[in-house]
Amino acid sequence: MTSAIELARKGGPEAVVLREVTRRADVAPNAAYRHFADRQALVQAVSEAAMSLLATTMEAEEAAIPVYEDSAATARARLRAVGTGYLRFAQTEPGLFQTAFSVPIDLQLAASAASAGESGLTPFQLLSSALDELVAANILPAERRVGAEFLAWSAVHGLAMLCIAGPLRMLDQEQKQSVGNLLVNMVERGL
Amino acid sequence: MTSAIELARKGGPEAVVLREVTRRADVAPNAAYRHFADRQALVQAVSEAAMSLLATTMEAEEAAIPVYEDSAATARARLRAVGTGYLRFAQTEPGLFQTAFSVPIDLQLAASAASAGESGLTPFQLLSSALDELVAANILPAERRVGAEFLAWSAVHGLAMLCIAGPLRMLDQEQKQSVGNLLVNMVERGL
DNA sequence: TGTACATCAGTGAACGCGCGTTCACTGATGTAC
DNA sequence: TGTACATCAGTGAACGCGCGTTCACTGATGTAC
Repeated sequence: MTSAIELARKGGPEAVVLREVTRRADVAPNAAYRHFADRQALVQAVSEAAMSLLATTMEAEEAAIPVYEDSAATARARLRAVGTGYLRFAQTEPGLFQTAFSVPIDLQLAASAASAGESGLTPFQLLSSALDELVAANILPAERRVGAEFLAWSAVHGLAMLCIAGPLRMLDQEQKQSVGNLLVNMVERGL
Repeated sequence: MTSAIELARKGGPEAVVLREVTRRADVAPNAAYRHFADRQALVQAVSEAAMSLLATTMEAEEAAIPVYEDSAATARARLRAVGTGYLRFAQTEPGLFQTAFSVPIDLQLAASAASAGESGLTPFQLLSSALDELVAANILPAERRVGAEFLAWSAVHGLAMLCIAGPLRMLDQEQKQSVGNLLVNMVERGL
């Protein structure tokens, strides 16, 4: 139901109201039950679609990095791209971003199918593989690899939150981007 | 209204329902309007109270650090305490934590009065002064000081979110604490 | 080629629900003269 | 010392609202024989 995604886009998870969705689709309210068990299932579907878009945005950011001779430089750029893409999506599609995370996420299971980007990887998997490359390039010591997803993810996710609903929401786009850069630097340095 | 805080404690911001609050207080629904302009104002008040409790938890964590001869060690411990206290509050009072951030926060203005801890400082101010000490102790280069609040805050806030509502919510308390430690390490190293 | 039947998206009407909020009013308490 | 008055927390009844969900039903489409 594309009209549900439209609603989530502006307004976040709370805005995806079953009756409103059917209204937009020019359909009786109960027609929704042909496609979704209940409202919860509808929101879940939107959440997965949003996750998939997030993954796509991250992939696009990765695709934009130039080719370095140095594999270390490439690995670094990859990690940065993952973080930057995440932040970009949160900023340009705050409603979808919030909807994506409004529903409990299982790391391995259900998250894989509908939540993947064009490469078939979910946002979490994109981050994971970027970190793996960092280890392969001898930048990240292997003993620091364990749990590193959650550290990097936390930093970037927190900034996204503070920029969307938090005290950083009044910063303009440029300022946000520059804080985003500082943050990615910090992660790169601190991991 | 202490029953509103009770509701927010378990259930978060959405659970602070005006009618339910008055029910708990054994009072007619409209009696609430003697004390708050509308529901929004009620939630705002709870949010500020929660902020204040967060500040208090952070202060308690700071108070628990031993006295080092080395001012550098003290400054480091302070920053760690600020982060750890933040995470501790988020973990032990997730409902209040979410309520605290469910309302737009003005960094300087309204945030100061009702949202402070026993020292009179808000959570943000506690973090700020910890960073100032880090600079004073020559650990943090002054040119990196600007914006550092938001970097540290992001990391810790993001982890709190992932642990409360995100994919890390099924970790047990011990695991969360250990990830928390890793995160604080990363921030300390990366700032 | 025609008939019987299953499938399935959508219909129309109705349900109970709990919410936030408004109205005019009451009754106790403190204060001024 | 007594009376008049303001203040203020709380009352009781009602409002409109929009929600998610259930019910029995319809009508078009495809498929089997």
